[in-house]
Amino acid sequence: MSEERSLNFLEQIIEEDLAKGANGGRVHTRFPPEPNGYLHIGHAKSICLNFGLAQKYNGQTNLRFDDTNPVTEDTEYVDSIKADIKWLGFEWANELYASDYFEQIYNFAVALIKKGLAYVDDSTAEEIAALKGTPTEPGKDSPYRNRGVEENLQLFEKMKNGEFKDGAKVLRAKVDMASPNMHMRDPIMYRIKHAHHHRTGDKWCIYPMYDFAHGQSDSIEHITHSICTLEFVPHRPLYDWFIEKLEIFPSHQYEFARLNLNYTVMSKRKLKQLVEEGFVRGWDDPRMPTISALRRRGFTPASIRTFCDRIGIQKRDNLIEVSLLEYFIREELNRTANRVMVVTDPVKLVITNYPEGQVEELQAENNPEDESAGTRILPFSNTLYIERDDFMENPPKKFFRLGPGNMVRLKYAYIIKCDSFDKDADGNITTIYCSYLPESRSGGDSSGLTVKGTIHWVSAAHAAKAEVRLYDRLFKVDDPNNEEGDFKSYINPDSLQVVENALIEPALASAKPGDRFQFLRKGYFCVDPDTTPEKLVLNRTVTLKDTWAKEAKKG
RNA sequence: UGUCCCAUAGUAUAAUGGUAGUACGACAGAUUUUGGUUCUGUUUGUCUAGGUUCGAAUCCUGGUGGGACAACCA
Repeated sequence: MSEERSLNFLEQIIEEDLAKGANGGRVHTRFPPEPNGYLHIGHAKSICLNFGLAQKYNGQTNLRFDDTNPVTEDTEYVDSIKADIKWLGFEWANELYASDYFEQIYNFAVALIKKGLAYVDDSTAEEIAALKGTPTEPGKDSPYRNRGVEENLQLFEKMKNGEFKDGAKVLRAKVDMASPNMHMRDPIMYRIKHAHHHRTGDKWCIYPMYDFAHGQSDSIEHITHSICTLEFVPHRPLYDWFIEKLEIFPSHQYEFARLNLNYTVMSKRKLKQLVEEGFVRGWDDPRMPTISALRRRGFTPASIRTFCDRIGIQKRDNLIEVSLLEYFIREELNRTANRVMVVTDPVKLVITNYPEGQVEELQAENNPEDESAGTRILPFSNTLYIERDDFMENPPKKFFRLGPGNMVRLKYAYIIKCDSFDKDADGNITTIYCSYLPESRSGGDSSGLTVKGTIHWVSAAHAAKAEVRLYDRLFKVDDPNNEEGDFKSYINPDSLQVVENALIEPALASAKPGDRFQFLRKGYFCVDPDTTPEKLVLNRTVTLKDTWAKEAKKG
């Protein structure tokens, strides 16, 4: 904890401000989501940043919904966003909405009209676009640009009163149609939308644009450090222009690079397509990068916070490897998750010299990393199931598991030796016959033998069943955003593999949704909310590191 | 043929004019009743050309490369 960490560029700015005595030593940030979709891990980076900065400097963070577009927004999203932020472990100082300020923002608009800095434009969207110019050519003034103040005031009032149809008129700032910055070419401040708003209902039929609401909302809340992502850099001059002309509290905007993770997509638009076109089962499908999906998959708030902390804050574009996220969840779950034995692809194993019908109750430690986790009872008998790939008929030299004549230890139990096996007509192994060494029992081994491999197992008569959902990366390629053509053509068709009837040891059968386990030698798993009293469902959060899989791949 | 932002190992991130370091990954080894964990070691980097300076990843200039900006979206 006392680890020496250098400051990121935002912390440096804040510390300079604090040293100067700016804002009376106050630090106030905000997290400003639009309630039109679910939060994803990119938002988590922003949440950890905004709330983390305030915590570090004894400040506060507002949660402010940027709800200026009634046609795309909904309270469903408001609720999920709040739940996700709380789950991540943060508390906001105030729950606010840009729509709380509609009256005040309207008055700001009137003030600008009176100063001759805003005008009502009757042009169509197409006409405005045509005069806008391009990044390399200046725009041209609208024919309505020089309307008188009185006329503008009256027209704007009529817009507000619902006297015009959607799209008939807009209110624009009078800045500079020749500016090299497109955002300064008389940006639209207000548009007409006869639409029901999730909070203000039908009170308004004109709504401010993001550019005329966001900065002013920050200013109204006296936000000291308004932190957003890089794509808003060119908006900053406009943000500052409005604050200057309105003579209101000067919030300052600072921009950082958004998070990109490999093997996934992060834009709300693309995630929405995956949901709506059925490529995943919903916003919280554990293959999605949304917060709700990561939660369902079994990631912990701490692992996500640590990840966000360690990826750093910078202004350069980045594509972070998921293996880093996986490292942090493994690191936590290795310390905290109880071990259990589960066989997902079973093959029968009979111990021929173990008495038929005899059952031994073995002691198994729950977590070798945490003695306080205690032990549990594990039933052992002469008929077991082991993992199909723990046996090879013709094993290569480095294979430490079971094969004809080979010995392995059954975890927590005995050393066994493979004597023979049966195959069906297709050549699949159906039963493996072994003999055990009675003196090799775990905890009291006097056999003097050491074996290279230890495998997991379940007792056939005692095993229960569960559905196990194995997840892999959603995309086949590193960076689906930078591939030719439709990003959806790079979806990994094997990203979900459902094992309907995995065999689980009895102790796992009573697990409850949200419980996390390590399946010995397999990975970390979390009980899914689809679980019913009749059916246990588990999601694989992440595999264990598997050096054998790597070795096997080498051939 | 505009404006703005950015450039350090495979990835990410430090070094704030003075020894280029850390994490993840990869590779090799030790330990191990999880081919897990843990431990040890190895590998790989300042985009480029000039300039300033005793000294440049850092400051300046030019180039190169990447990104953003032309929704009545945010």
